[in-house]
Amino acid sequence: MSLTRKHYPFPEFESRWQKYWLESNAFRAANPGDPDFRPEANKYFVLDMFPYPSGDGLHVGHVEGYTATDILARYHRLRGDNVLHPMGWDAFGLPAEQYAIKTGQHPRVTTQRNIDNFRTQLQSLGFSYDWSREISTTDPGYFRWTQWIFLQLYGAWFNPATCKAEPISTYEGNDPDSVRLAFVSDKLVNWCPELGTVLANEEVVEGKSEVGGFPVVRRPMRQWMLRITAYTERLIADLDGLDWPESIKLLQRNWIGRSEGAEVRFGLEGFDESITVFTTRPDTLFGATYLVLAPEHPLVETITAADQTEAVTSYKNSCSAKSDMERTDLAKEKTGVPLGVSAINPVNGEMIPVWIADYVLTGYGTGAIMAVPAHDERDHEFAVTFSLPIREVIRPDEPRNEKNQGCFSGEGTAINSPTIEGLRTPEAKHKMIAWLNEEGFGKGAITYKLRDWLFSRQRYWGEPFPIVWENGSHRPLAAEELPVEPPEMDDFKPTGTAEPPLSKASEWVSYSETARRELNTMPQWAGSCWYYLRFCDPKNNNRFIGEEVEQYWMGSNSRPGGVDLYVGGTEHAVLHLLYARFWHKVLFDLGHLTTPEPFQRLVNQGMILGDDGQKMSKSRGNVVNPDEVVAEYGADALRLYEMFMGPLEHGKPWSMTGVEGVYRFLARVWRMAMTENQEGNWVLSEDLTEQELTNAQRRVLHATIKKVTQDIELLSFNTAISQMMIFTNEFTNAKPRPLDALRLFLPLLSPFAPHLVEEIWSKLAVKHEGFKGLASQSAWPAWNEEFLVVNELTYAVQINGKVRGHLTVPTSADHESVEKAAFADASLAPFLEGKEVKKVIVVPARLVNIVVAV
RNA sequence: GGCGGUGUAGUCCAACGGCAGAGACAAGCGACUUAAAAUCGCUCCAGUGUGGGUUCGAGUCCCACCACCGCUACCA
Repeated sequence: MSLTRKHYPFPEFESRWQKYWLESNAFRAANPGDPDFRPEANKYFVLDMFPYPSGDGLHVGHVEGYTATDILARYHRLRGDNVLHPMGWDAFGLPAEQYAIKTGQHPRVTTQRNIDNFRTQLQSLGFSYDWSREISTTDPGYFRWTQWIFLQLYGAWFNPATCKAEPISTYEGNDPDSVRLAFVSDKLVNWCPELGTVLANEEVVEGKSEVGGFPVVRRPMRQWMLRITAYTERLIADLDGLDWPESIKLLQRNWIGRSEGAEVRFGLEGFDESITVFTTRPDTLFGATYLVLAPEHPLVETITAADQTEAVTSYKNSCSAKSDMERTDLAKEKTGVPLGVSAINPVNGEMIPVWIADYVLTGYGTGAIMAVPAHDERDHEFAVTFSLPIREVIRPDEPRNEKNQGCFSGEGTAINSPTIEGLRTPEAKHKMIAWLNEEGFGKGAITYKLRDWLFSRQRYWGEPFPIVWENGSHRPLAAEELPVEPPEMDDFKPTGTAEPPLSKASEWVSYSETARRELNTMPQWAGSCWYYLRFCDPKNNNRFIGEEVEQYWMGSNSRPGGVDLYVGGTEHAVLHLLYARFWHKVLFDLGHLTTPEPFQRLVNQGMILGDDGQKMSKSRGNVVNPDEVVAEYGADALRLYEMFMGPLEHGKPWSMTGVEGVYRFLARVWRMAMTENQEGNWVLSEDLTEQELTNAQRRVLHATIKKVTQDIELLSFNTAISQMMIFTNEFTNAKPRPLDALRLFLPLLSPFAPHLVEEIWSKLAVKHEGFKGLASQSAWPAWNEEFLVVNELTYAVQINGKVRGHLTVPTSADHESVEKAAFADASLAPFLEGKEVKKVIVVPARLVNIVVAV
């Protein structure tokens, strides 16, 4: 639609108010110790997932989440709370560096430009951030503390006795480097040749890099790791106390992937060594007909029979040459090679063959399994491929049918298993584990899918490690030496080898005559692991966060989480949220924080789709640019539309005509207060007067206050807006219009459409009482239940669940009189004639249901 | 394949287990206007993806299936 004339003059006032709010520090949050700090006020910390400032600029998806939190922030301010609502930039990372390499510009330059663009865009939407707290992860004053936190991890270990992190000084063993929470490992890592860097498991999607989609291969490299696996139990257990969507909790639990089972030791014929396998089904031990090792299993070298060496070596080579992607592609067909050696099943002394196969993963469990082809689908497939024996040891509860034919992996009753014959699966497991313990062949065990966090990258645009190497060993820099800034470099391209680009800055590399700096940098996740803490105290040069400030903003009477509300997309459900929880717990254990969890309440906004119902993408050409919507309809209309589209958590398609709808609503609100004079100027409406509201008006007004208040708390913005539309429909045509209605209504609308309300508020203030100061600093109104009461209620009268009539009774009528009135209703007589009444149900204020015999 | 979410008028979406409709979009009619736009008013439209079950009563709870979306993928 092209607008010859705007329905209300938003271009004239939106940017004016944005400027005014900014210059008057209208949304500044006071810290304890500040002169204007109000100790009696409740704190409310409402946080957005800060954006990666990409060159594409702000997306309508950002606007959705940011509007939701802005509504909450503004609402809580009107309720008198001390609201912390900050914004910053997650600005280190691969895309900036790749763009820099492509264009030949330094990433600092492009990053700064993108940040400036994002800030302008956010400010043009009227978000009430406290901009004095703006932070960027690339700022040395910020990453100094990211490095400091790394030193905390480096200087700590997880004490299994206390089940928490402690300073490494409390460790009494002789190899502290083997227990640090930040440690060096030479294990297999995900190496992406195209990006020239290693990646965390979480950054590898279907065998390809999450960024760019390039193939990833596994190779051994010396890397920094963080011991997140020490926290698996607490990361699972502490989810219980959080107000997070169950689906996100489940995602995290599944990602951590706790499995209870047993480790079982199989002896090897002709060797002193034995093979330990992990199984979740020790009750199927009698059904194990072969063992499988991961191709990379260290025992393979030792135990392979001479006549199999060639086949085994060639199989191993073919596996390591395959990228993860190829391994996944070939998943349909099982491959493997026998080692020519037999293992001894401890339960019955049976000799079973040992194989290697790439369907067994080296990083999970013990890297070895006992195969029970009758009761595991993968083992079954493998056994069929290689004609290995299949022996049933579980009888399903239901007879065999199409569904559980071939391979039954459920629970049932143990058969063909002398020591546990006839036992149900849970008891059978239990008894088998007890037996393994007694005989020394194994024990109960728990494993997790979660691996330690690969924490180093071969990139330029990231935080350098505060570590130097001397005589082949690492040592930390002193806290006073931070920040370690990356060197100025013109050529920061990947070297094409495993050598990081920082190796090219030879001066920077040499720390002293004998010491070299660590050349890797931290992954992008590092900066976002703790930014919510820095927002509390962004300029503190002595600590990553001041103690008193931390206790105030992150403290929470008896709840585990500090941040009151955290809103962002589901894409961070496992990675960012798990990493941040981990760091938080370490800092908590070390006494730096007061709560064990960072985020008390989490809400994931749904994805906004294009108007074709598809995901927005440049190639589909269905991307909506927020700047264009703001230009045409204004910031308030964009904000309101995104909140009106549907429930915050749901995905929903964009509709430009829908924007027009809310835009027209805002114009109606404008015209409640303003009218156009003959010269075509907007002036205050003469219809506004000081007068009592009618009962009906008062009822609508208070119903609106109630509904909007409750819906904001529930984040049900779409229904809150619909109630405000009802209010507007009621009052637009009222002549004269009572000013009291606007006094109470405008604050309700102000979190949603702050510019419009601020403008009307200031216009009204010129002539009328009760519109002092800024609308965004006024007070949230309260509703009065008394005004909601009506004199009469209409009941639906049902006979056997079918509506047969209606009944109007005084509100004060009790059950009995309602029931009586229903039977007195002549129009129901035909339905009741000669029938026996069996039951009468009266639902207060709703209906009467008369149940009669048929 | 596994897990999670969602299916309600032409469309987006509302409905503590209680009369399927709050709001909006689109469509149509009317008022205003020389006319149009804008504005205002009115009207139209579904029995809730399918099949069972629980209940006095089911869009809502339970079971099975179907469709779409998201996440995940040999984790023993």
